[in-house]
Amino acid sequence: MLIATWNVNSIRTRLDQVIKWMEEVKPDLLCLQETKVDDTLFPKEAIESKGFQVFFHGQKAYNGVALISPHELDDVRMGFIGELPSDTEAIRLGEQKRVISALLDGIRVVNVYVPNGSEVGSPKYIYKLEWLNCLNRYLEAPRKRDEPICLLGDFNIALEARDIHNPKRLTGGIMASEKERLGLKSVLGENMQDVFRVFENETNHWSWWDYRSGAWDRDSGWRIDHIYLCETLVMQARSCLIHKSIRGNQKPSDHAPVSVDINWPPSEDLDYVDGHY
DNA sequence: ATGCCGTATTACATACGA
Repeated sequence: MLIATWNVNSIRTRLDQVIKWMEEVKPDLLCLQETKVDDTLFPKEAIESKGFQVFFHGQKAYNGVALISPHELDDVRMGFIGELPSDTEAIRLGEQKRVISALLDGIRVVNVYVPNGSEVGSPKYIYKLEWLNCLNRYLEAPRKRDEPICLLGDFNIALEARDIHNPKRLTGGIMASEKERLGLKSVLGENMQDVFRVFENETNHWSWWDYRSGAWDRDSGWRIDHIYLCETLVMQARSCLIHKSIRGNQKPSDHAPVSVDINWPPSEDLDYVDGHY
């Protein structure tokens, strides 16, 4: 089972690259962020004509998330109020289209685009912390249903120094502040693990390179696109890859795709090594 | 090194991203 995440920074601009990547890599599910288009204008037919299912939850100009799969997806849920009681907070934080989830072969895949946060202490930063708190509440529902959870997307947070090209300069700032990190850790709890770190301990693995300042040419990036797996799934993980070469495309997104290969449904023939099969 | 990039918008300059 191959599940992937990719912040495409506009689905309409990146449509050909997305279809090409689906056909070459053949993921069972691709989760997109920053589709940047209202649902009425989403390029649904172009994707369906290639033999894929597509579900989207978007808005004009900003944000927007989508799911693309060659398989049937079950129980697709859009936004926070797909899972949360429709209280004032869930409605307010659901105005920006940043969450979509579905069941894929029994796995609850939750695709998120965490707010950017602008600047530490700014109103957008407060919003980011509130949003993470709401995500935490949101995840209680699939947990209560005992669904194995795969939480993935663009988190706009680097949890550790090794996830930043220049930790001395950037730690404490936006995407690397204590409150953001605590907010995300609280969402993850004891059970969810960053599957990339199951297989790779070194720094210099990035998923986002700023368009500005020649960040790609200097390989100055951040690892802010993550795949978190519950204990049941992480035990079956075979590999987790950052598809770095995609950032070198003509007219690239500023993010590269990240994928995880999971032995799912689990087979019995794997050796248990180092905390995973 | 808060930006010189890229995307979107009742666009031809501005907001936003991270």
